[in-house]
Amino acid sequence: MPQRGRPRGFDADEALERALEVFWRQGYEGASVTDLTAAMGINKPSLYAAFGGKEELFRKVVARYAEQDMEYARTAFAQPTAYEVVATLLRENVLAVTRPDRPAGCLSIQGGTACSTENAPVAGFLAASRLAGERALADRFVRAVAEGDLPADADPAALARFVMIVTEGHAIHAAAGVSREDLRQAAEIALAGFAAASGARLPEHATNPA
Amino acid sequence: MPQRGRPRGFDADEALERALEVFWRQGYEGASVTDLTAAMGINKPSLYAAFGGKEELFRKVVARYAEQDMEYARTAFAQPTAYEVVATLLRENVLAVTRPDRPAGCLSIQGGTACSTENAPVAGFLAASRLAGERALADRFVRAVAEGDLPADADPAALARFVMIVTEGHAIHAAAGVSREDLRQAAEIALAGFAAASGARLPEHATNPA
DNA sequence: TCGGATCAGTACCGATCGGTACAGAAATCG
DNA sequence: CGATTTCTGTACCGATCGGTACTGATCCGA
Repeated sequence: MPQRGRPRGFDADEALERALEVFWRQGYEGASVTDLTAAMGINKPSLYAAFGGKEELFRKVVARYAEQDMEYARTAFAQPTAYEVVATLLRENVLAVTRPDRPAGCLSIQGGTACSTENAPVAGFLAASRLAGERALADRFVRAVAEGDLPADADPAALARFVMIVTEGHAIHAAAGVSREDLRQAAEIALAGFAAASGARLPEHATNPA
Repeated sequence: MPQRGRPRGFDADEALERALEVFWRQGYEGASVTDLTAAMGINKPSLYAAFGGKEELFRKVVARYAEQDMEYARTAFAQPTAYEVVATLLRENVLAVTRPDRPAGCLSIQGGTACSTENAPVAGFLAASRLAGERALADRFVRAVAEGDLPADADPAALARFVMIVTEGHAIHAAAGVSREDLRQAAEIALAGFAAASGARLPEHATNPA
């Protein structure tokens, strides 16, 4: 169905992708509208017309990131045991924060942790996004307890928090240039901690990395 | 010994302290010179005269933070065993990132992880500062291996990296408002992971938190 | 008491910020 | 083919950025 008026001269989906990478690499405050429009291949008025503005663009970008780049988390949640959920999550996280075709680290952290008072809503929004992921993981552990996969005295919230803490540290390290292999080793140590602390049932082939 | 010329009308040490908190709360890019001078109680030309400029001020502030707020790390390193080093480090880190009289989190992370290309040296400087701390911890573990406190096949660098990853995650969580008690639980899980992965000799009173 | 040294405060600098106005271009509809 | 709609590009907006010039204030030394 043809739409009236001049057609856009750019692919909004592709432009959003380029914007995502700028925010990921430079953070919300470090990315200027000039940086964004240069990467997106459009002019400022087009950014405003198509995406609403800098902050709205950022929120769209974070939604896209959650939907696409965090797909591995949903895959991990589907594993049959808590141990395998965490093993998959941590290992895939290490891959995700060190992709050669993506900025290093994690947008939901580098997007903004400390901001000016004007931009505090942006940092708050990212923190809420991370917390949502943590709650989803805690919920998965609640189910593991209900299924007898984790012992009754396991603390789903604390375990989920620990796993998220490790993924955040992965992102900080990756953004600082630490290699995938170095992070992989740390992930295995974290998995050992999860196993020890949670009383999780281990798969038969699980090994102690140390 | 009296100095010639008009005496400064402010305490440079106290002003540096105030600047430290602004950078810690808002990050290097989120903190404007106006924010800084307002908190320091001085005018712009005084900031330039006394501290050199925004970036020089930041570097001074980070040095001060490493010397004073990271004192607990040096205390932890002096513990007799690797296990106690890590136990002290993680527990004190939880206290440090949730102090009621300080911003939440850690300046060496919130100061800047992702920046504009102009400010990349600032993020690099912080990353180097964190890496220095990690190397110091790895060196302590090398000594633990040499003393027989850690087994010969323990990997000091990987273990140090894991511990630093956890402290970074602590800072991100704390900055997002997570409570000291919640972080304490996660720290104990991390400690369990360290114990499991490192083959460290445990103190007699060590307990499994789960 | 005056000169010299150093500091504080006000005004100002050029550059860039996030954002918008407006004219012209490119499309569809009747 | 003209009207309408939608988009692009250029120029521009007020505000704030990091930083400096300059004048007057406040000290010490001779």
